[in-house]
Amino acid sequence: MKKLRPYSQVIDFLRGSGLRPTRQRLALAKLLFDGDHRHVTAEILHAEALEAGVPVSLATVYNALHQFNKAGLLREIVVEVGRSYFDTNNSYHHHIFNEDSRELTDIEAGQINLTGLPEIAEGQKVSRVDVILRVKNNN
Amino acid sequence: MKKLRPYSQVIDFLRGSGLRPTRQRLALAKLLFDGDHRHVTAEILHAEALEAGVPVSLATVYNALHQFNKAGLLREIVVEVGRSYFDTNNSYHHHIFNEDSRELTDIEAGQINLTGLPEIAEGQKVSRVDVILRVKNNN
DNA sequence: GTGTTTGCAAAGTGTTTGCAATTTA
DNA sequence: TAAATTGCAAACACTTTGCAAACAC
Repeated sequence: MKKLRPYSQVIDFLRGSGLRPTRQRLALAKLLFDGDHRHVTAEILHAEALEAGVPVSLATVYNALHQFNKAGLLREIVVEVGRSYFDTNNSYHHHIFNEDSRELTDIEAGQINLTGLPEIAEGQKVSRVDVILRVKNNN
Repeated sequence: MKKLRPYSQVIDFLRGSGLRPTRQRLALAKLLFDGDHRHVTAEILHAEALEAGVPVSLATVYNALHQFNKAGLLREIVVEVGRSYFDTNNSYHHHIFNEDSRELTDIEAGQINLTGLPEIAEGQKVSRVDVILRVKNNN
């Protein structure tokens, strides 16, 4: 999902998810996926897009993020009320959340050993397992 | 935390947490802690209080829930944007969250084996570890 | 051309706040 | 009586929606 440099690749990347490569989606995809994994909020991404000279409305950023999420290109993470984080690392992994700085950090899945999860009820399927290590600063 | 029947016990219970036993807090504490563990939202608790004939404002319900949370009488759980759950089970345990019904269910801590959590950075302390098993209904 | 996507502004949701009136100790 | 608590209404932060205009194919 990294190194999407040439625009043609970003276009194919979006097309592969059934999304029309519009100017806005192209710019947002580049910001999100062209480089290291990131944890962004809609507001942050919106600000970055404007800064990069791509006029996008906040509503469109939300639309795009949800479309990317639905397409499996990223993951929505909820750790506090009233704020969604979008994680461009869509492989299985977990998080540290600093409740003071409100910062999210990845924990590699392989590092954690998690067993003994209960059987889920008939007619249900596991959508995801999240481990969130919540930390605070010592005063 | 259960079977608080006599009001005198609820009063002591609140006093023990440094909270004045006001009519509203007494009623809310009874609804929350007198019986089985519960997962409630502020709105649900508010509705229940009104139904029980105790006129409380929603703002006061929020105040009380946060005070109870701060006092360690319950735990706030965030699993989706824009909605807080308050869990009257304040012992260490985890959750199943049904993304369709938006229902929370407890997983006993002893049932899960979780090791390999990373060291946290200098100057930080663990506030909590949450495991959330997200499930969906099959269609 | 047809269907999709955008952007704006407005509405929505759950939560928090300010402050005067009330209640508790 | 002094300090804490309540309730209202207004403010808040973030997100979603409706719909006409713009765009992709």
